[in-house]
Amino acid sequence: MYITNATDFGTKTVNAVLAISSPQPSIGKKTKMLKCSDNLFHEGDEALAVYEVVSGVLLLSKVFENGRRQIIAFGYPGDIIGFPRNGDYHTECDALTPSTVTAHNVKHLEDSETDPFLHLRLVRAAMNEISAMQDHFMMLGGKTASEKVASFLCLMMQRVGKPLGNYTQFDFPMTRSDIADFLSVTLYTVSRTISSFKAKEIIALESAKSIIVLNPEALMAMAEAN
Amino acid sequence: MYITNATDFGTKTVNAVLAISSPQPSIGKKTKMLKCSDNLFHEGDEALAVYEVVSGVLLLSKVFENGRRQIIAFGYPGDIIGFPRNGDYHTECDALTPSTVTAHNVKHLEDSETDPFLHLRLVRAAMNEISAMQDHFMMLGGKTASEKVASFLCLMMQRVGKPLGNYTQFDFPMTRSDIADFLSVTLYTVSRTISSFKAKEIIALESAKSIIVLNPEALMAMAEAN
DNA sequence: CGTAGTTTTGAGTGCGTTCAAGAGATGTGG
DNA sequence: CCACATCTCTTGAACGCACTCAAAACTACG
Repeated sequence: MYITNATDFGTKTVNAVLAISSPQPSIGKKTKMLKCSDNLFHEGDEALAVYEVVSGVLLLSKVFENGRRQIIAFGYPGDIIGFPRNGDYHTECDALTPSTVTAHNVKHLEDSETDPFLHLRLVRAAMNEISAMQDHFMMLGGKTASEKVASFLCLMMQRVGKPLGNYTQFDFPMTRSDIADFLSVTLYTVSRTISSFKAKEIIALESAKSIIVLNPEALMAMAEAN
Repeated sequence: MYITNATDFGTKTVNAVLAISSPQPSIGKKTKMLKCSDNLFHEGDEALAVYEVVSGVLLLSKVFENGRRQIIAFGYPGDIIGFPRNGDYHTECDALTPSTVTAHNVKHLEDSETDPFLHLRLVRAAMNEISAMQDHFMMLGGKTASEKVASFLCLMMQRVGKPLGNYTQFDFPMTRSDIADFLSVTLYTVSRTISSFKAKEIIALESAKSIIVLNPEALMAMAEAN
């Protein structure tokens, strides 16, 4: 069961053998490895596969004619990405870090015969996707810049935060510009807001992309409406 | 195959018989009728059915603790609404006009055995929903108020516009406040922007909720990035 | 060590918000 | 059918937040 992907821009492709870290281990799954900033698919490409993120972080975006960019979502391990519309992908998808993804033939989205369990997983993933996007709306809509950035940091804290003494620490691969395009503010506003959180000792910065949350309650309060 | 809905606030329920206007005619489907401003389901309610809009217009929204409201989508005939998360609805759903909806048991979302064709339709509707929400992101993100309102009017024109001489005319049931909460601007800004379009003779108002598009090209140009 | 990219910070501007008031539409009861 | 109450829509004036432009500090990489 091999998938020939027409948009394989030199990304290395291997056959995974019972990867222990894979959320759904299976022999003979087609796995793709991407280097930093490699493209997985473009908007308008024929959708031959939906992808399950195994490792790394991917970025889903739409780009305007005038160059403006809206980031739709970040793909973390366990996420399913690349749901098609009328047989085509409707976003760009690029690797933010070196990443590994599993390709599932799109037929499993509609066909439950071949692999009922995979089909069910994909359908449930679609439901989760809808739900996650609705949450994203709450982050974009009717919020001040501070509330947006706080919401984003809360989200990251929940997803990838690790305990560090009494605090929570996490790294993230996206630039200020990526965060800005996700939240629909400018990168300047993101930078300023993070600086103000630091000044208020709500967070501390190990580096630009490594944060320690000193006061989670204050951060969640800043995020306000959830 | 009857569905008992725990959140039936006195809305009239009938058994539809081979409705010709129904996108997917079938005998014995459970149909619900809603009066203006009736609630179909609340956020957090157990999701027993997904609904197919047959007639009327519904409003899907999320409400913050502080009273702010984000409108997620408007449900027009043909739309499938009420996709669950973990078995619960994750938005409010209210009727903007007297409406009719068909209730499909949620089991059909995951189960393809009982009614493979319905299952397929629901899965495809979920894909469309994801796609539509991504378009909504484009409307919210990185746009000026004028671009947002123009985008909204373009969307309505495409969905429900009717030819009127050389122009296109359409009515819409939502208030300025609804449009505002959909686009994440204030109702004042919506009103001002519509007035400015009228002043530029891009549109004409038959009434507050009935618009004639005089210059579609200009309107689409205002909407800019698509 | 030099170059390119990212992040931070400052200063000034403008767009959308808030507050306020009036005009228009809709519905109800006398 | 009209008077009144309520809701929606429009418009004005002033404020403030986030944007734009600009420059400096920091980081990463060859």
